[in-house]
Amino acid sequence: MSTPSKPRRPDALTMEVVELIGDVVARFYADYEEAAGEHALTGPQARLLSLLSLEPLPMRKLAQKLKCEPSNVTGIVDRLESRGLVERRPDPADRRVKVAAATDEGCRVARDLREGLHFAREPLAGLSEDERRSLRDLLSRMLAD
Amino acid sequence: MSTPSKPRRPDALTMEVVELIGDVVARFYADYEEAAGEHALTGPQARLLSLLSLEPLPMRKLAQKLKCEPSNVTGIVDRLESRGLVERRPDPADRRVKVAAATDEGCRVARDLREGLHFAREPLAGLSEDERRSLRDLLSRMLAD
DNA sequence: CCTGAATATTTCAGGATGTCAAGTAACCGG
DNA sequence: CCGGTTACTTGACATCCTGAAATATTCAGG
Repeated sequence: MSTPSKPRRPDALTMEVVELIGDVVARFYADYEEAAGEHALTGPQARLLSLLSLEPLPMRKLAQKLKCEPSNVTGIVDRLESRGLVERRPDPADRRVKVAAATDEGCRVARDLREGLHFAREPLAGLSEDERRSLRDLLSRMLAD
Repeated sequence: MSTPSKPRRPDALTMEVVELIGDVVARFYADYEEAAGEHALTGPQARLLSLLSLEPLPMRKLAQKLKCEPSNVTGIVDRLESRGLVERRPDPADRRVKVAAATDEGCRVARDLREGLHFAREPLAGLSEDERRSLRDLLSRMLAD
């Protein structure tokens, strides 16, 4: 069989692409940390705040989205709350639940943060519209499993 | 001034691609952490070990590649060394320098780790060779600036 | 209604990562 | 030999993260 379903040893081209994706990931992460740092935020704080800038979420949901333990979320929200970027609200439907929500200030910082993300936006400008469409389709198919 | 140098609002397509790249980054990172965890390694430990599996490096160079302070590298190498995956060697040319090198065991673990990286390899298998080549070229151009 | 299991959050202990400042050892140019 | 620089380590401290235990609340059954 010329095309095995599970190639143990991937071909050179695949390895090259994996390598490139690794580089993109490193660049993206570094850029994200830097953008966060400009607002005196850590990476995890910035990620949590970005989530909350879309919609308020209970602590449990936050932990699921961030793929970490709920006890960890407590601390991160604590620090953001002490800076007035996030607040805890009671859930009227379930008094066990605390809903974390970004304050106005938090939303503003989250927006600045998004706009401060230069990587992926700048180099993308060097691609034609057709190429960007093509890249979008390829990435979409990679993520759709 | 009210008009910053680049208030450019990127188009919808570009934002979509940025979003997708963010998803890819999240998936890649999660996969990497998981693969590292299977060898009882943390992410930073796995990254450092991977670097050393290519070639031995002095502590200073490691800090540069990992984009962190040298004092931080000390601790990570300490933990890897205490597990026999890495060793410190003196540099005959400069006695201030300590060269960190992966042991045989360390190289073996690094190889296992590379092969345990399922993401980016599996979904890539769903792309044709032409598509993978196209993806490679697009990513290359993104990184080349 | 009461009781016990399950759920949401927090707290605590402990390890890992990261920064920064200070200390030690070694190099190097005069 | 001396003074400045470089490489690494150490120590103090903040953050992130997990896992176990504590608290409060919900919910299902009897």
